[in-house]
Amino acid sequence: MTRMTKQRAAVAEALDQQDEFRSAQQLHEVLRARGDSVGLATVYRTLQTFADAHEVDQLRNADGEVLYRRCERVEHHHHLVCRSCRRTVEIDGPTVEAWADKVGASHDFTDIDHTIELWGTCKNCRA
Amino acid sequence: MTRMTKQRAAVAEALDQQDEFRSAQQLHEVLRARGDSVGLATVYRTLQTFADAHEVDQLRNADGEVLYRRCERVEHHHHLVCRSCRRTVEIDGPTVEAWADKVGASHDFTDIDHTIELWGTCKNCRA
DNA sequence: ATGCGTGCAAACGATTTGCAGCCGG
DNA sequence: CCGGCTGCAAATCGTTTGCACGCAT
Repeated sequence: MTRMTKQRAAVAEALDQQDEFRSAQQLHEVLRARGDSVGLATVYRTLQTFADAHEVDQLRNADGEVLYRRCERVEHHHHLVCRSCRRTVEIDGPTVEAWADKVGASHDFTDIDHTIELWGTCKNCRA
Repeated sequence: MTRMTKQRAAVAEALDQQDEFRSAQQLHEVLRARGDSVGLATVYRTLQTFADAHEVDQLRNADGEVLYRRCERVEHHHHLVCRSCRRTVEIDGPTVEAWADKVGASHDFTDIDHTIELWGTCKNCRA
């Protein structure tokens, strides 16, 4: 029931070309620059669709903007992102996962979900 | 240089009466209900001021809204929040802290900061 | 006195949505 | 053919900001 349209293919491709997390607006700009003019609303809708299908990871930066990125690993993981250039390292944290679940259970909370992201300044962006 | 005004006192008091994380708009409503009519903009400005002074904790819910809460512990900690009623448990995670720093360092990232919040459904909110 | 703090309304900026037309299956 | 997909513009909505006035120090 999910149709493959020219726009979706373009968004997927633009996404693949990015190494860092990008906002919907940035991707829209990338598409425009490439000549694939896709409506901004469509970019938003498409990214949301991809996210729902777990095809892209999403997170919010300090300003509250939602950023998207197609990650290498499909399994659950976290990110270490450079505050400045957004260079990203995929991190897995089985230890943290276990900790989160244990904490949740010990307080009688169920359906535990966690938001764990690390922000820092990468080597290149250091003065 | 920080002046104590009627409005700030009111916001601080309203904040103290809350057990759960609240948005600026919710606090504004609480103030109005109490009779302390404070401008919404002032509520926003005041909360930001408090947050900058580390007098209140802030986090974003899944919708991206910023929520505020005056926590018990002053030291760095995290939260386990009920998705439904926002009941909150303060959590400290020295283990997680160490993990975060180690991960950051191992990838040559400095000034590591982390976003670690747990969301779940508390006992009362379970069907 | 002085200038930080406040209220109000306008401005913002990211994201969403209504609707008419398009096109993929 | 037909309903999902798209574009565009208008609408949302949380939050910020400009400005003139008031009050805490």
